[in-house]
Amino acid sequence: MSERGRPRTFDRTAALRRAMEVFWARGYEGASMSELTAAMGINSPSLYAAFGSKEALFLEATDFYSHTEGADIWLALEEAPTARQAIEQFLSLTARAYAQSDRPQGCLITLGALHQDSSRGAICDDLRRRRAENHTALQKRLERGVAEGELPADFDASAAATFFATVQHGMSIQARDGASHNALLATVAGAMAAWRTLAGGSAA
Amino acid sequence: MSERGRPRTFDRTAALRRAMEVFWARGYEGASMSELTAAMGINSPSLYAAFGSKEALFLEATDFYSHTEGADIWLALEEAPTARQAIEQFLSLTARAYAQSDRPQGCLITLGALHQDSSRGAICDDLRRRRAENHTALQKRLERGVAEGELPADFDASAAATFFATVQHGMSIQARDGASHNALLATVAGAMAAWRTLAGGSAA
DNA sequence: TCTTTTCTGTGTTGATCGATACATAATTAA
DNA sequence: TTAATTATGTATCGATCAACACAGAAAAGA
Repeated sequence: MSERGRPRTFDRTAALRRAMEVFWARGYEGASMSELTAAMGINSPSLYAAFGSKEALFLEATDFYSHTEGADIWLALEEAPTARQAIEQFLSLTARAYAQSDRPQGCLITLGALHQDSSRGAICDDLRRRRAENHTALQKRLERGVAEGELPADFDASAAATFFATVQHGMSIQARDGASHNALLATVAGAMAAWRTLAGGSAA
Repeated sequence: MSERGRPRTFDRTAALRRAMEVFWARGYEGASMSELTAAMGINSPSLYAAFGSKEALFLEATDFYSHTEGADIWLALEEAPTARQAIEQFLSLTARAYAQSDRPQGCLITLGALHQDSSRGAICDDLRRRRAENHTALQKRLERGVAEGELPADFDASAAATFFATVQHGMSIQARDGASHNALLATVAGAMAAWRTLAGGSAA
């Protein structure tokens, strides 16, 4: 218990959540420190004392995002009984999450920092790493489907994971354009329409 | 011929192309005026005299992009003999264009300005309008397939257009993550795997 | 109580943002 | 030649950026 000194007067986790929402709506470079401090309800020295820098705050915010907003989607992927249901749940939950009107549309990991820059290299690299982890999770789940006999032995789990991950990325932009939940489900239906062909045998 | 006054010493179209490349790589807000003027080989007063403002320059650059980089993809969509070939060409040409190593990866229209802001409303709206036009072009081509008997009468051209447009959007992010041409073609194959199911009858 | 430690609010830092003022150069029209 | 017009280069504008100096306030340990 290192409770020496004057105690913090704000809730660090609540402030982090506010920061996450600002980054989510504006992106890394679009979120100014003044907007962040205003949303977090603190002054900038408090922010720097608690989080270090804008970059460190963003990295912590994306981690928080992964453990809160993104958790159920990836949990469903693991827990669904079949690979097909896993992908369908994964995409359906994505559609629901991306269209919620009480928060920014689309995904922070996908949209947070797309444009590389000498001063933003670490940010881009971190998000890219998280997206790569997502691809790996999809691939592993599909490979489990092969191992369990649900999918044929020559099923290309990596290519299929790439496809479904790309669909999810596209849904972020679709959601940013104001797509409704139903419109996103149309994309999910399209992606799942590929399942029969992909799972049927060797890829065309 | 209004050739009064001192003539311009730089090629306006060449400078516009350079500006397009900077916006393409950095996004609207990530492209600074100093980077733009450096790439265009002119000083900032010349830029403002020739293009008006950063915002006007961006709008002109995206229009230039549509008429150059994006032209062949949408031309192929119209000219392919069947709707299926049209979509396949559309996606395959997208895969080729997005992975070219001698220019920024992905699409300027898709990635140029995703985060709304009070000061960037016109930019976002313009790109959103262009993306909506793309969706319309896909839908029209699919509806032609219905009219020509290639696709069933109950084919949902709007939903299918949404799906294929979303896949293309996702490919922009995939390309930004460094995906190879072959990796993008895996996504194309996935999307085309949905064709048989979508074209087969009523959507599931 | 007194020292140490940590947090908070005010005010400000140098750098960079997008955008111009101004004087000069280069061209056409008269 | 002269006046009118437009482009160029230098040097900056006020605003905003991320980040911090500093003094006072609030807690713990002695």
